[in-house]
Amino acid sequence: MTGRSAYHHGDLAAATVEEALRLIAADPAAKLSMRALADKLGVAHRALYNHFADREALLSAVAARGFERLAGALAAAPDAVCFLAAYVRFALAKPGLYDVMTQRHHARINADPALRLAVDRVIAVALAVLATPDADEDTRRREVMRMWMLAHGAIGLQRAGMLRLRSDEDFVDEVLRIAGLVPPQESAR
Amino acid sequence: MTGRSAYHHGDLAAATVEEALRLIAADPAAKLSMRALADKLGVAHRALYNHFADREALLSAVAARGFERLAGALAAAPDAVCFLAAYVRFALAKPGLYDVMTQRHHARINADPALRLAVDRVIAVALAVLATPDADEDTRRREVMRMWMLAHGAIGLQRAGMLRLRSDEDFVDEVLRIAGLVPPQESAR
DNA sequence: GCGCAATGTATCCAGTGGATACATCAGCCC
DNA sequence: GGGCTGATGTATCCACTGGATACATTGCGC
Repeated sequence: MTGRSAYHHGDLAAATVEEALRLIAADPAAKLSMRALADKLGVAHRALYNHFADREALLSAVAARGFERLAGALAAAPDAVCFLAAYVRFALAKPGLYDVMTQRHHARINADPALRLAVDRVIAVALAVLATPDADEDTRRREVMRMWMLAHGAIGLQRAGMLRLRSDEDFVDEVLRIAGLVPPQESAR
Repeated sequence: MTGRSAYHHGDLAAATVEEALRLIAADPAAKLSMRALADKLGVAHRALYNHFADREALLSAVAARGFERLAGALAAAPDAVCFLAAYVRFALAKPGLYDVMTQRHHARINADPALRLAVDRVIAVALAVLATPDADEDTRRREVMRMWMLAHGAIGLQRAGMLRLRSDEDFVDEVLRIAGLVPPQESAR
Protein backbone atom coordinates (compact mmCIF):
# COMPACT_ATOMS: atom_id res chain seq x y z
CA MET A 1 0.00 0.00 0.00
CA THR A 2 2.94 2.34 0.52
CA GLY A 3 5.95 2.88 -1.69
CA ARG A 4 5.29 0.72 -4.71
CA SER A 5 7.66 2.13 -7.30
CA ALA A 6 7.05 -0.79 -9.67
CA TYR A 7 10.40 -2.03 -8.51
CA HIS A 8 10.00 -2.28 -4.79
CA HIS A 9 6.85 -4.04 -3.86
CA GLY A 10 5.93 -2.38 -0.61
CA ASP A 11 5.08 -5.30 1.63
CA LEU A 12 6.24 -8.43 -0.07
CA ALA A 13 6.51 -10.52 3.08
CA ALA A 14 2.85 -10.18 3.99
CA ALA A 15 1.72 -10.45 0.38
CA THR A 16 3.70 -13.66 0.02
CA VAL A 17 2.01 -15.32 2.96
CA GLU A 18 -1.41 -14.21 1.71
CA GLU A 19 -0.73 -15.52 -1.78
CA ALA A 20 0.62 -18.77 -0.33
CA LEU A 21 -2.61 -19.26 1.60
CA ARG A 22 -4.54 -18.66 -1.61
CA LEU A 23 -2.46 -21.11 -3.65
CA ILE A 24 -2.66 -23.78 -0.99
CA ALA A 25 -6.42 -23.38 -0.78
CA ALA A 26 -6.72 -23.51 -4.57
CA ASP A 27 -4.85 -26.80 -4.83
CA PRO A 28 -4.37 -28.50 -1.47
CA ALA A 29 -2.59 -31.51 -2.96
CA ALA A 30 -0.02 -29.57 -4.94
CA LYS A 31 3.34 -28.75 -3.48
CA LEU A 32 3.64 -25.03 -2.86
CA SER A 33 6.48 -23.85 -5.08
CA MET A 34 8.52 -20.72 -4.53
CA ARG A 35 8.56 -20.07 -8.29
CA ALA A 36 4.80 -20.37 -8.71
CA LEU A 37 4.36 -18.09 -5.73
CA ALA A 38 6.79 -15.48 -7.06
CA ASP A 39 5.17 -15.62 -10.50
CA LYS A 40 1.75 -14.94 -9.01
CA LEU A 41 3.22 -12.01 -7.14
CA GLY A 42 4.88 -10.70 -10.29
CA VAL A 43 8.31 -10.86 -8.77
CA ALA A 44 11.56 -12.75 -9.29
CA HIS A 45 11.56 -15.94 -7.27
CA ARG A 46 14.70 -14.95 -5.46
CA ALA A 47 13.01 -11.83 -4.09
CA LEU A 48 11.10 -14.02 -1.66
CA TYR A 49 14.36 -15.08 -0.08
CA ASN A 50 14.89 -11.55 1.15
CA HIS A 51 11.98 -12.13 3.51
CA PHE A 52 12.17 -15.85 4.22
CA ALA A 53 15.40 -17.71 4.80
CA ASP A 54 14.14 -20.69 2.87
CA ARG A 55 10.97 -22.50 1.87
CA GLU A 56 10.58 -23.97 5.33
CA ALA A 57 10.59 -20.52 6.89
CA LEU A 58 7.82 -19.42 4.55
CA LEU A 59 5.79 -22.50 5.40
CA SER A 60 6.41 -21.74 9.03
CA ALA A 61 4.86 -18.29 8.60
CA VAL A 62 1.94 -19.76 6.70
CA ALA A 63 1.42 -22.29 9.47
CA ALA A 64 1.37 -19.52 12.05
CA ARG A 65 -1.38 -17.73 10.10
CA GLY A 66 -3.21 -21.04 9.90
CA PHE A 67 -3.17 -21.48 13.66
CA GLU A 68 -4.42 -17.93 14.11
CA ARG A 69 -7.36 -18.69 11.86
CA LEU A 70 -7.95 -21.96 13.65
CA ALA A 71 -8.00 -20.19 17.01
CA GLY A 72 -10.58 -17.85 15.56
CA ALA A 73 -12.72 -20.70 14.31
CA LEU A 74 -12.56 -22.42 17.70
CA ALA A 75 -13.06 -19.42 19.95
CA ALA A 76 -16.76 -19.27 19.16
CA ALA A 77 -17.41 -22.85 20.33
CA PRO A 78 -19.60 -22.86 23.45
CA ASP A 79 -18.94 -26.48 24.41
CA ALA A 80 -16.79 -29.52 23.72
CA VAL A 81 -19.05 -30.89 20.99
CA CYS A 82 -18.98 -27.70 18.97
CA PHE A 83 -15.29 -27.30 19.61
CA LEU A 84 -14.34 -30.73 18.33
CA ALA A 85 -16.70 -30.45 15.37
CA ALA A 86 -15.25 -27.06 14.47
CA TYR A 87 -11.72 -28.42 14.67
CA VAL A 88 -12.45 -31.36 12.42
CA ARG A 89 -14.36 -29.21 9.95
CA PHE A 90 -11.49 -26.75 9.78
CA ALA A 91 -9.06 -29.51 8.91
CA LEU A 92 -11.36 -31.05 6.31
CA ALA A 93 -12.20 -27.71 4.74
CA LYS A 94 -8.56 -26.58 4.48
CA PRO A 95 -6.61 -29.79 4.06
CA GLY A 96 -3.61 -28.15 2.44
CA LEU A 97 -3.30 -25.56 5.16
CA TYR A 98 -3.84 -28.17 7.87
CA ASP A 99 -0.98 -30.20 6.41
CA VAL A 100 1.35 -27.22 6.45
CA MET A 101 0.32 -26.55 10.02
CA THR A 102 0.90 -30.05 11.32
CA GLN A 103 3.67 -31.52 9.27
CA ARG A 104 7.37 -31.61 10.00
CA HIS A 105 7.84 -28.52 12.11
CA HIS A 106 9.46 -30.29 14.99
CA ALA A 107 12.53 -28.12 14.85
CA ARG A 108 10.84 -25.12 13.28
CA ILE A 109 7.99 -24.75 15.73
CA ASN A 110 10.29 -23.80 18.56
CA ALA A 111 12.56 -21.76 16.31
CA ASP A 112 9.77 -19.47 15.11
CA PRO A 113 8.28 -17.54 18.04
CA ALA A 114 5.26 -16.40 16.00
CA LEU A 115 4.39 -20.01 15.22
CA ARG A 116 4.90 -21.15 18.79
CA LEU A 117 2.68 -18.31 19.97
CA ALA A 118 -0.09 -19.14 17.52
CA VAL A 119 -0.07 -22.78 18.58
CA ASP A 120 -0.18 -21.82 22.23
CA ARG A 121 -3.16 -19.60 21.59
CA VAL A 122 -5.06 -22.56 20.15
CA ILE A 123 -4.12 -24.62 23.19
CA ALA A 124 -5.32 -21.84 25.47
CA VAL A 125 -8.70 -21.75 23.72
CA ALA A 126 -8.91 -25.52 23.99
CA LEU A 127 -8.16 -25.42 27.69
CA ALA A 128 -10.90 -22.87 28.25
CA VAL A 129 -13.56 -24.85 26.40
CA LEU A 130 -12.61 -28.50 26.89
CA ALA A 131 -11.07 -28.84 30.33
CA THR A 132 -12.95 -29.26 33.61
CA PRO A 133 -12.70 -25.81 35.20
CA ASP A 134 -11.80 -26.91 38.71
CA ALA A 135 -9.51 -29.83 37.92
CA ASP A 136 -5.80 -29.65 38.54
CA GLU A 137 -3.33 -28.53 35.89
CA ASP A 138 -2.21 -32.00 34.77
CA THR A 139 -5.72 -33.33 34.47
CA ARG A 140 -6.81 -30.34 32.44
CA ARG A 141 -3.84 -30.67 30.16
CA ARG A 142 -4.56 -34.35 29.62
CA GLU A 143 -8.20 -33.69 28.86
CA VAL A 144 -7.18 -31.29 26.14
CA MET A 145 -4.50 -33.58 24.78
CA ARG A 146 -6.87 -36.51 24.66
CA MET A 147 -9.29 -34.58 22.49
CA TRP A 148 -6.59 -33.07 20.36
CA MET A 149 -4.90 -36.40 19.72
CA LEU A 150 -8.19 -38.02 18.93
CA ALA A 151 -9.25 -35.35 16.48
CA HIS A 152 -5.84 -35.04 14.86
CA GLY A 153 -5.49 -38.80 14.56
CA ALA A 154 -8.96 -39.19 13.16
CA ILE A 155 -8.27 -36.56 10.52
CA GLY A 156 -4.99 -38.18 9.58
CA LEU A 157 -6.47 -41.64 9.25
CA GLN A 158 -9.46 -40.36 7.32
CA ARG A 159 -7.31 -38.38 4.91
CA ALA A 160 -4.95 -41.33 4.48
CA GLY A 161 -7.91 -43.45 3.47
CA MET A 162 -7.57 -45.86 6.38
CA LEU A 163 -11.16 -45.49 7.49
CA ARG A 164 -13.85 -46.32 5.03
CA LEU A 165 -16.08 -43.45 5.93
CA ARG A 166 -18.60 -41.67 3.82
CA SER A 167 -19.24 -37.92 3.80
CA ASP A 168 -17.39 -35.32 5.82
CA GLU A 169 -20.37 -34.68 8.08
CA ASP A 170 -20.82 -38.39 8.79
CA PHE A 171 -17.17 -38.39 9.69
CA VAL A 172 -17.62 -35.50 12.11
CA ASP A 173 -20.49 -37.34 13.81
CA GLU A 174 -18.46 -40.51 14.06
CA VAL A 175 -15.52 -38.69 15.65
CA LEU A 176 -17.85 -37.15 18.21
CA ARG A 177 -19.25 -40.57 19.06
CA ILE A 178 -15.83 -42.15 19.35
CA ALA A 179 -14.72 -39.28 21.54
CA GLY A 180 -17.63 -40.11 23.83
CA LEU A 181 -19.19 -36.67 23.43
CA VAL A 182 -22.35 -38.00 21.82
CA PRO A 183 -24.24 -41.26 22.44
CA PRO A 184 -23.76 -43.98 19.78
CA GLN A 185 -27.11 -43.51 18.02
CA GLU A 186 -27.60 -39.76 18.04
CA SER A 187 -26.37 -37.20 15.60
CA ALA A 188 -24.92 -33.95 16.82
CA ARG A 189 -26.43 -31.90 14.05
CA MET B 1 19.10 -64.79 -6.75
CA THR B 2 18.35 -66.21 -10.18
CA GLY B 3 19.43 -64.97 -13.59
CA ARG B 4 21.72 -62.09 -12.88
CA SER B 5 23.57 -61.64 -16.15
CA ALA B 6 25.07 -58.30 -15.06
CA TYR B 7 22.47 -56.75 -17.29
CA HIS B 8 19.25 -58.12 -15.97
CA HIS B 9 19.09 -57.84 -12.27
CA GLY B 10 17.01 -60.84 -11.36
CA ASP B 11 14.48 -59.42 -8.97
CA LEU B 12 14.70 -55.69 -9.16
CA ALA B 13 11.21 -55.03 -7.85
CA ALA B 14 11.80 -56.72 -4.51
CA ALA B 15 15.35 -55.39 -4.24
CA THR B 16 14.04 -51.88 -4.82
CA VAL B 17 11.56 -52.07 -1.97
CA GLU B 18 14.21 -53.53 0.33
CA GLU B 19 16.70 -50.81 -0.55
CA ALA B 20 14.01 -48.17 -0.15
CA LEU B 21 13.30 -49.42 3.37
CA ARG B 22 17.00 -49.22 4.11
CA LEU B 23 17.38 -45.68 2.75
CA ILE B 24 14.32 -44.46 4.61
CA ALA B 25 15.60 -45.98 7.83
CA ALA B 26 19.03 -44.45 7.29
CA ASP B 27 17.65 -40.94 6.86
CA PRO B 28 14.01 -40.64 7.89
CA ALA B 29 13.82 -36.93 7.17
CA ALA B 30 15.23 -37.10 3.65
CA LYS B 31 12.96 -37.43 0.67
CA LEU B 32 13.39 -40.82 -0.93
CA SER B 33 14.67 -40.17 -4.43
CA MET B 34 14.35 -42.53 -7.36
CA ARG B 35 17.85 -41.60 -8.50
CA ALA B 36 19.52 -42.27 -5.15
CA LEU B 37 17.67 -45.55 -4.97
CA ALA B 38 18.72 -46.61 -8.47
CA ASP B 39 22.32 -45.59 -7.77
CA LYS B 40 22.40 -47.75 -4.64
CA LEU B 41 21.05 -50.64 -6.68
CA GLY B 42 23.65 -50.05 -9.41
CA VAL B 43 21.01 -49.53 -12.04
CA ALA B 44 19.76 -46.74 -14.31
CA HIS B 45 17.07 -44.77 -12.58
CA ARG B 46 14.61 -45.44 -15.35
CA ALA B 47 14.89 -49.19 -14.76
CA LEU B 48 12.79 -48.79 -11.65
CA TYR B 49 9.92 -47.55 -13.77
CA ASN B 50 9.63 -50.99 -15.34
CA HIS B 51 8.41 -52.24 -11.98
CA PHE B 52 6.65 -49.21 -10.53
CA ALA B 53 4.46 -46.90 -12.54
CA ASP B 54 5.77 -43.88 -10.68
CA ARG B 55 7.28 -42.82 -7.37
CA GLU B 56 3.92 -43.03 -5.65
CA ALA B 57 3.52 -46.66 -6.67
CA LEU B 58 6.90 -47.47 -5.17
CA LEU B 59 5.99 -45.71 -1.95
CA SER B 60 2.76 -47.64 -1.96
CA ALA B 61 4.68 -50.92 -2.06
CA VAL B 62 7.01 -49.72 0.68
CA ALA B 63 3.99 -48.76 2.77
CA ALA B 64 2.53 -52.23 2.32
CA ARG B 65 5.75 -53.80 3.61
CA GLY B 66 5.63 -51.37 6.50
CA PHE B 67 2.15 -52.47 7.50
CA GLU B 68 3.22 -56.10 7.31
CA ARG B 69 6.06 -55.37 9.71
CA LEU B 70 3.72 -53.40 11.93
CA ALA B 71 1.27 -56.29 12.05
CA GLY B 72 4.16 -58.52 13.07
CA ALA B 73 5.21 -56.14 15.82
CA LEU B 74 1.65 -55.95 17.15
CA ALA B 75 0.69 -59.60 16.91
CA ALA B 76 2.76 -60.48 19.96
CA ALA B 77 0.93 -58.02 22.21
CA PRO B 78 -1.08 -59.87 24.89
CA ASP B 79 -3.20 -56.90 25.96
CA ALA B 80 -4.24 -53.36 25.11
CA VAL B 81 -1.40 -51.73 27.03
CA CYS B 82 1.30 -53.69 25.24
CA PHE B 83 -0.48 -53.22 21.94
CA LEU B 84 -0.66 -49.47 22.17
CA ALA B 85 2.88 -49.22 23.48
CA ALA B 86 4.15 -51.38 20.63
CA TYR B 87 2.31 -49.26 18.08
CA VAL B 88 3.73 -46.01 19.40
CA ARG B 89 7.22 -47.45 19.67
CA PHE B 90 7.06 -48.70 16.09
CA ALA B 91 6.17 -45.25 14.83
CA LEU B 92 8.85 -43.54 16.90
CA ALA B 93 11.51 -46.06 15.95
CA LYS B 94 10.76 -45.91 12.22
CA PRO B 95 9.52 -42.38 11.66
CA GLY B 96 10.35 -42.30 7.97
CA LEU B 97 8.57 -45.55 7.28
CA TYR B 98 5.61 -44.52 9.41
CA ASP B 99 5.30 -41.34 7.35
CA VAL B 100 5.29 -43.28 4.11
CA MET B 101 2.67 -45.59 5.56
CA THR B 102 0.30 -42.89 6.74
CA GLN B 103 0.70 -40.00 4.39
CA ARG B 104 -1.30 -39.13 1.33
CA HIS B 105 -2.43 -42.55 0.15
CA HIS B 106 -6.08 -41.68 0.07
CA ALA B 107 -6.42 -42.65 -3.56
CA ARG B 108 -3.57 -45.11 -3.59
CA ILE B 109 -4.62 -47.24 -0.65
CA ASN B 110 -7.68 -48.53 -2.41
CA ALA B 111 -5.92 -48.76 -5.76
CA ASP B 112 -3.20 -51.07 -4.47
CA PRO B 113 -4.70 -54.37 -3.24
CA ALA B 114 -1.49 -55.41 -1.48
CA LEU B 115 -1.52 -52.21 0.55
CA ARG B 116 -5.21 -52.48 1.39
CA LEU B 117 -4.64 -56.07 2.49
CA ALA B 118 -1.71 -55.16 4.71
CA VAL B 119 -3.71 -52.41 6.38
CA ASP B 120 -6.64 -54.74 6.94
CA ARG B 121 -4.34 -57.26 8.57
CA VAL B 122 -3.25 -54.65 11.08
CA ILE B 123 -6.88 -53.79 11.77
CA ALA B 124 -7.67 -57.47 12.27
CA VAL B 125 -4.89 -57.82 14.82
CA ALA B 126 -6.13 -54.70 16.58
CA LEU B 127 -9.67 -56.04 16.72
CA ALA B 128 -8.44 -59.28 18.26
CA VAL B 129 -6.40 -57.56 20.98
CA LEU B 130 -8.24 -54.33 21.70
CA ALA B 131 -11.96 -54.97 21.26
CA THR B 132 -14.34 -56.43 23.84
CA PRO B 133 -14.80 -60.00 22.60
CA ASP B 134 -18.57 -60.20 23.03
CA ALA B 135 -19.53 -56.69 22.00
CA ASP B 136 -21.37 -56.02 18.77
CA GLU B 137 -19.57 -55.23 15.54
CA ASP B 138 -20.00 -51.45 15.66
CA THR B 139 -18.84 -51.16 19.23
CA ARG B 140 -15.77 -53.28 18.57
CA ARG B 141 -14.90 -51.23 15.53
CA ARG B 142 -15.25 -48.00 17.49
CA GLU B 143 -13.07 -49.31 20.30
CA VAL B 144 -10.32 -50.02 17.82
CA MET B 145 -10.75 -46.72 16.02
CA ARG B 146 -10.64 -44.81 19.27
CA MET B 147 -7.28 -46.32 20.16
CA TRP B 148 -5.92 -45.99 16.67
CA MET B 149 -6.92 -42.36 16.34
CA LEU B 150 -5.50 -41.57 19.74
CA ALA B 151 -2.17 -43.24 19.05
CA HIS B 152 -1.86 -41.89 15.53
CA GLY B 153 -2.80 -38.39 16.63
CA ALA B 154 -0.43 -38.49 19.57
CA ILE B 155 2.42 -39.53 17.29
CA GLY B 156 1.62 -36.82 14.80
CA LEU B 157 1.46 -34.09 17.43
CA GLN B 158 4.60 -35.31 19.13
CA ARG B 159 6.55 -35.45 15.87
CA ALA B 160 5.24 -32.03 14.87
CA GLY B 161 6.61 -30.63 18.10
CA MET B 162 3.20 -29.57 19.42
CA LEU B 163 3.60 -31.36 22.72
CA ARG B 164 6.50 -30.43 24.89
CA LEU B 165 7.32 -33.94 25.94
CA ARG B 166 10.60 -35.39 26.98
CA SER B 167 11.94 -38.82 26.04
CA ASP B 168 10.24 -41.37 23.84
CA GLU B 169 9.48 -43.67 26.74
CA ASP B 170 7.93 -40.86 28.78
CA PHE B 171 5.83 -40.16 25.74
CA VAL B 172 4.67 -43.78 25.56
CA ASP B 173 3.67 -43.66 29.22
CA GLU B 174 1.79 -40.43 28.73
CA VAL B 175 -0.15 -41.80 25.77
CA LEU B 176 -1.15 -44.84 27.81
CA ARG B 177 -2.38 -42.58 30.61
CA ILE B 178 -4.31 -40.34 28.27
CA ALA B 179 -5.84 -43.41 26.64
CA GLY B 180 -7.06 -44.43 30.08
CA LEU B 181 -5.16 -47.70 30.01
CA VAL B 182 -2.98 -46.82 32.97
CA PRO B 183 -3.79 -44.75 36.08
CA PRO B 184 -2.38 -41.20 36.14
CA GLN B 185 0.51 -41.89 38.52
CA GLU B 186 1.74 -45.31 37.49
CA SER B 187 4.22 -46.20 34.80
CA ALA B 188 3.54 -49.09 32.50
CA ARG B 189 7.12 -50.22 32.37
C1' DG C 1 17.14 -71.50 -32.80
C1' DC C 2 14.34 -67.51 -33.38
C1' DG C 3 11.52 -63.78 -32.27
C1' DC C 4 9.14 -61.24 -28.96
C1' DA C 5 8.19 -59.28 -24.65
C1' DA C 6 10.39 -58.05 -20.52
C1' DT C 7 13.90 -55.60 -18.60
C1' DG C 8 17.81 -52.01 -18.60
C1' DT C 9 20.24 -47.97 -20.59
C1' DA C 10 20.98 -43.38 -22.65
C1' DT C 11 19.45 -39.08 -23.11
C1' DC C 12 16.36 -35.49 -22.81
C1' DC C 13 13.02 -32.19 -20.50
C1' DA C 14 10.71 -28.99 -17.41
C1' DG C 15 10.50 -27.86 -12.84
C1' DT C 16 12.50 -27.23 -8.11
C1' DG C 17 15.14 -24.93 -4.06
C1' DG C 18 18.98 -22.47 -3.45
C1' DA C 19 23.62 -19.52 -4.33
C1' DT C 20 26.08 -15.64 -6.16
C1' DA C 21 26.54 -11.32 -8.36
C1' DC C 22 24.56 -7.24 -9.66
C1' DA C 23 20.74 -3.47 -10.24
C1' DT C 24 17.58 -0.30 -8.16
C1' DC C 25 15.93 2.57 -4.88
C1' DA C 26 14.37 4.73 -0.08
C1' DG C 27 15.88 7.22 3.63
C1' DC C 28 19.32 9.15 6.47
C1' DC C 29 23.43 12.06 7.41
C1' DC C 30 26.14 15.76 6.02
C1' DG D 1 19.72 19.34 -1.66
C1' DG D 2 23.08 15.40 -2.71
C1' DG D 3 25.38 11.55 -2.17
C1' DC D 4 26.10 7.03 0.37
C1' DT D 5 24.37 2.80 2.31
C1' DG D 6 21.58 -0.97 3.31
C1' DA D 7 17.34 -3.05 2.02
C1' DT D 8 15.01 -5.02 -1.62
C1' DG D 9 14.58 -7.04 -6.53
C1' DT D 10 16.64 -9.14 -10.72
C1' DA D 11 19.50 -12.13 -13.65
C1' DT D 12 21.74 -16.12 -14.05
C1' DC D 13 23.64 -20.22 -12.59
C1' DC D 14 23.72 -24.97 -10.34
C1' DA D 15 22.60 -29.65 -8.82
C1' DC D 16 18.93 -32.39 -8.40
C1' DT D 17 14.30 -34.31 -9.13
C1' DG D 18 10.42 -37.19 -11.48
C1' DG D 19 9.19 -38.46 -15.73
C1' DA D 20 9.19 -39.31 -21.22
C1' DT D 21 11.02 -41.32 -25.37
C1' DA D 22 14.03 -44.12 -28.00
C1' DC D 23 17.00 -47.82 -28.10
C1' DA D 24 19.95 -51.97 -26.34
C1' DT D 25 20.09 -56.47 -24.26
C1' DT D 26 18.47 -60.80 -23.13
C1' DG D 27 15.53 -64.73 -21.20
C1' DC D 28 11.83 -67.63 -22.52
C1' DG D 29 8.14 -69.77 -25.17
C1' DC D 30 7.19 -71.44 -29.64
